[in-house]
Amino acid sequence: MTVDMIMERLKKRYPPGKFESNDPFRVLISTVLSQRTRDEVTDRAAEKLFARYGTPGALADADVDDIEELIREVGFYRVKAPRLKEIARIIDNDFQGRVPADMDTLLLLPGVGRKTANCVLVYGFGLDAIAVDTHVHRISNRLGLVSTKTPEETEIKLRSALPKEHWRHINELLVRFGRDICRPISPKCGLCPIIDLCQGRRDTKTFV
DNA sequence: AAAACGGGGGC
DNA sequence: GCCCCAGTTTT
Repeated sequence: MTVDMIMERLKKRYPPGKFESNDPFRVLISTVLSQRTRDEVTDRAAEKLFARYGTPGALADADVDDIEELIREVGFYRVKAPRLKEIARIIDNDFQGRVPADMDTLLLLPGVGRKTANCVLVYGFGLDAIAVDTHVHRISNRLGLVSTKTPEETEIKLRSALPKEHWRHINELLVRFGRDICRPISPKCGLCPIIDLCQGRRDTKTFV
Protein backbone atom coordinates (compact mmCIF):
# COMPACT_ATOMS: atom_id res chain seq x y z
CA MET A 1 0.00 0.00 0.00
CA THR A 2 1.38 3.36 -1.05
CA VAL A 3 0.23 5.15 2.10
CA ASP A 4 2.29 2.71 4.16
CA MET A 5 5.35 3.51 2.08
CA ILE A 6 4.77 7.23 2.53
CA MET A 7 4.52 6.90 6.30
CA GLU A 8 7.51 4.61 6.58
CA ARG A 9 9.71 6.92 4.57
CA LEU A 10 8.63 9.97 6.55
CA LYS A 11 9.26 8.10 9.81
CA LYS A 12 12.75 7.33 8.67
CA ARG A 13 13.41 10.99 7.90
CA TYR A 14 11.72 12.37 11.00
CA PRO A 15 12.46 10.30 14.13
CA PRO A 16 9.96 10.43 17.03
CA GLY A 17 9.73 13.80 18.79
CA LYS A 18 8.39 15.07 22.09
CA PHE A 19 4.77 14.15 21.63
CA GLU A 20 4.87 10.49 22.61
CA SER A 21 2.80 10.18 25.74
CA ASN A 22 2.25 12.95 28.22
CA ASP A 23 0.05 14.28 30.97
CA PRO A 24 -3.32 15.15 29.33
CA PHE A 25 -3.54 18.51 31.08
CA ARG A 26 -0.13 19.59 29.84
CA VAL A 27 -0.88 18.33 26.34
CA LEU A 28 -4.12 20.30 26.36
CA ILE A 29 -2.58 23.56 27.57
CA SER A 30 0.49 23.20 25.34
CA THR A 31 -1.66 22.53 22.30
CA VAL A 32 -3.81 25.61 22.88
CA LEU A 33 -0.62 27.64 23.27
CA SER A 34 0.69 26.17 20.02
CA GLN A 35 -2.23 27.38 17.90
CA ARG A 36 -0.84 29.52 15.06
CA THR A 37 2.50 29.57 16.88
CA ARG A 38 5.87 27.97 16.15
CA ASP A 39 6.94 25.14 18.45
CA GLU A 40 10.15 26.67 19.78
CA VAL A 41 8.20 29.67 21.02
CA THR A 42 5.39 27.48 22.33
CA ASP A 43 7.80 25.28 24.27
CA ARG A 44 9.44 28.22 26.01
CA ALA A 45 6.10 29.68 27.05
CA ALA A 46 4.70 26.33 28.18
CA GLU A 47 7.76 25.74 30.32
CA LYS A 48 7.34 29.09 32.04
CA LEU A 49 3.62 28.58 32.53
CA PHE A 50 3.89 25.07 33.99
CA ALA A 51 6.74 26.09 36.27
CA ARG A 52 4.29 28.36 38.07
CA TYR A 53 0.94 26.68 37.39
CA GLY A 54 1.32 22.95 36.92
CA THR A 55 -2.18 21.73 37.72
CA PRO A 56 -5.75 22.67 36.77
CA GLY A 57 -6.41 23.89 40.30
CA ALA A 58 -3.38 26.16 40.32
CA LEU A 59 -4.09 27.60 36.88
CA ALA A 60 -7.76 28.11 37.70
CA ASP A 61 -6.75 30.37 40.60
CA ALA A 62 -4.12 32.31 38.65
CA ASP A 63 -4.39 35.97 37.72
CA VAL A 64 -5.21 36.39 34.04
CA ASP A 65 -2.70 39.24 33.93
CA ASP A 66 0.01 36.93 35.20
CA ILE A 67 -0.89 34.24 32.67
CA GLU A 68 -0.75 36.87 29.93
CA GLU A 69 2.72 37.92 31.01
CA LEU A 70 3.99 34.32 31.06
CA ILE A 71 2.65 33.43 27.60
CA ARG A 72 3.05 36.79 25.85
CA GLU A 73 5.59 35.51 23.34
CA VAL A 74 3.18 33.02 21.73
CA GLY A 75 0.97 35.84 20.49
CA PHE A 76 -2.84 35.99 20.78
CA TYR A 77 -2.13 36.15 24.51
CA ARG A 78 -5.10 38.34 25.37
CA VAL A 79 -7.35 35.66 23.90
CA LYS A 80 -5.42 32.63 25.04
CA ALA A 81 -4.77 33.64 28.67
CA PRO A 82 -8.44 33.88 29.72
CA ARG A 83 -9.23 30.74 27.76
CA LEU A 84 -6.52 28.80 29.59
CA LYS A 85 -7.81 29.97 32.94
CA GLU A 86 -11.38 29.05 32.00
CA ILE A 87 -10.28 25.64 30.71
CA ALA A 88 -8.54 25.02 34.03
CA ARG A 89 -11.57 26.23 35.97
CA ILE A 90 -13.97 23.95 34.11
CA ILE A 91 -11.71 20.93 34.52
CA ASP A 92 -11.18 21.69 38.19
CA ASN A 93 -14.85 22.41 38.94
CA ASP A 94 -16.77 20.10 36.63
CA PHE A 95 -14.44 17.18 35.99
CA GLN A 96 -12.69 16.66 39.33
CA GLY A 97 -9.43 17.96 37.92
CA ARG A 98 -9.36 15.36 35.16
CA VAL A 99 -9.15 16.24 31.48
CA PRO A 100 -12.09 14.68 29.62
CA ALA A 101 -11.08 11.84 27.30
CA ASP A 102 -13.78 12.19 24.66
CA MET A 103 -14.19 14.53 21.71
CA ASP A 104 -17.64 15.92 22.54
CA THR A 105 -16.67 16.98 26.05
CA LEU A 106 -13.32 18.42 24.99
CA LEU A 107 -15.08 20.58 22.40
CA LEU A 108 -17.00 22.27 25.21
CA LEU A 109 -13.76 23.87 26.42
CA PRO A 110 -12.99 27.38 25.13
CA GLY A 111 -10.24 27.47 22.53
CA VAL A 112 -10.51 23.75 21.89
CA GLY A 113 -11.47 22.71 18.35
CA ARG A 114 -11.11 19.35 16.63
CA LYS A 115 -7.36 19.65 16.07
CA THR A 116 -6.60 20.44 19.71
CA ALA A 117 -9.06 17.84 21.00
CA ASN A 118 -7.55 15.16 18.81
CA CYS A 119 -4.05 16.03 20.04
CA VAL A 120 -5.26 15.51 23.61
CA LEU A 121 -6.84 12.17 22.71
CA VAL A 122 -3.74 10.92 20.90
CA TYR A 123 -0.85 12.38 22.88
CA GLY A 124 -2.53 12.69 26.27
CA PHE A 125 -4.58 9.50 26.39
CA GLY A 126 -3.01 7.30 23.72
CA LEU A 127 -6.37 6.84 21.99
CA ASP A 128 -6.90 6.33 18.27
CA ALA A 129 -7.49 9.75 16.76
CA ILE A 130 -6.11 11.85 13.91
CA ALA A 131 -5.13 15.47 14.53
CA VAL A 132 -5.66 17.37 11.30
CA ASP A 133 -4.10 20.81 11.10
CA THR A 134 -3.38 22.90 8.02
CA HIS A 135 -0.28 20.85 7.18
CA VAL A 136 -2.04 17.49 7.39
CA HIS A 137 -4.97 18.85 5.41
CA ARG A 138 -2.85 20.38 2.67
CA ILE A 139 -0.37 17.53 2.30
CA SER A 140 -2.95 14.73 2.45
CA ASN A 141 -4.64 16.38 -0.51
CA ARG A 142 -1.42 17.08 -2.37
CA LEU A 143 -0.26 13.51 -2.02
CA GLY A 144 -3.62 12.28 -3.22
CA LEU A 145 -4.48 10.43 0.00
CA VAL A 146 -7.79 12.29 0.11
CA SER A 147 -9.72 14.87 -1.86
CA THR A 148 -11.38 17.18 0.64
CA LYS A 149 -12.37 20.76 1.30
CA THR A 150 -12.23 20.97 5.08
CA PRO A 151 -9.90 19.61 7.78
CA GLU A 152 -12.78 17.73 9.40
CA GLU A 153 -13.54 16.03 6.10
CA THR A 154 -9.87 15.14 5.83
CA GLU A 155 -9.95 13.63 9.31
CA ILE A 156 -12.93 11.45 8.39
CA LYS A 157 -11.47 10.31 5.07
CA LEU A 158 -8.09 9.58 6.62
CA ARG A 159 -9.79 7.30 9.13
CA SER A 160 -10.55 5.02 6.19
CA ALA A 161 -7.46 5.63 4.07
CA LEU A 162 -4.84 5.45 6.81
CA PRO A 163 -4.09 2.23 8.76
CA LYS A 164 -4.52 2.81 12.51
CA GLU A 165 -0.89 2.18 13.28
CA HIS A 166 -0.08 5.48 11.56
CA TRP A 167 -2.73 7.68 13.15
CA ARG A 168 -0.66 8.78 16.13
CA HIS A 169 2.32 9.70 13.97
CA ILE A 170 0.80 11.43 10.96
CA ASN A 171 0.38 14.85 12.54
CA GLU A 172 3.92 15.36 13.73
CA LEU A 173 5.37 13.75 10.60
CA LEU A 174 3.40 15.91 8.20
CA VAL A 175 3.94 19.07 10.23
CA ARG A 176 7.71 18.61 10.04
CA PHE A 177 7.53 17.54 6.42
CA GLY A 178 5.29 20.50 5.66
CA ARG A 179 7.57 22.96 7.38
CA ASP A 180 10.77 22.14 5.55
CA ILE A 181 9.74 20.42 2.29
CA CYS A 182 6.05 20.36 1.39
CA ARG A 183 5.43 24.02 2.20
CA PRO A 184 2.14 25.82 1.44
CA ILE A 185 3.73 27.79 -1.42
CA SER A 186 6.82 26.85 -3.41
CA PRO A 187 7.27 23.35 -2.00
CA LYS A 188 10.79 22.01 -2.41
CA CYS A 189 9.84 19.06 -4.60
CA GLY A 190 13.47 18.69 -5.64
CA LEU A 191 14.34 17.66 -2.08
CA CYS A 192 11.20 15.59 -1.47
CA PRO A 193 11.83 12.06 -0.16
CA ILE A 194 8.45 10.82 -1.39
CA ILE A 195 8.20 12.62 -4.72
CA ASP A 196 7.69 9.31 -6.54
CA LEU A 197 4.63 8.56 -4.39
CA CYS A 198 3.04 11.99 -4.79
CA GLN A 199 -0.11 12.01 -6.90
CA GLY A 200 -0.33 15.82 -6.80
CA ARG A 201 3.06 16.20 -8.46
CA ARG A 202 1.66 14.49 -11.54
CA ASP A 203 -1.77 16.09 -11.52
CA THR A 204 -0.94 19.76 -11.22
CA LYS A 205 1.59 22.33 -12.27
CA THR A 206 1.53 24.19 -8.99
CA PHE A 207 4.65 22.41 -7.74
CA VAL A 208 8.20 23.50 -8.25
C1' DA B 1 -17.26 33.01 3.97
C1' DA B 2 -14.27 36.24 6.09
C1' DA B 3 -12.28 38.75 9.87
C1' DA B 4 -9.85 39.01 14.17
C1' DC B 5 -6.49 37.68 17.43
C1' DG B 6 -0.26 38.95 17.76
C1' DG B 7 4.59 38.57 19.21
C1' DG B 8 8.52 36.21 17.33
C1' DG B 9 11.45 34.18 13.90
C1' DG B 10 13.04 33.63 9.03
C1' DC B 11 14.74 35.92 5.19
C1' DG C 1 11.02 45.71 7.12
C1' DC C 2 7.85 42.31 5.47
C1' DC C 3 5.60 37.83 5.72
C1' DC C 4 4.03 33.82 7.83
C1' DC C 5 2.95 30.81 11.72
C1' DA C 6 1.03 22.83 15.31
C1' DG C 7 -6.57 27.28 14.98
C1' DT C 8 -10.63 28.80 17.02
C1' DT C 9 -14.21 31.98 17.67
C1' DT C 10 -17.00 35.65 16.20
C1' DT C 11 -19.12 38.55 12.58
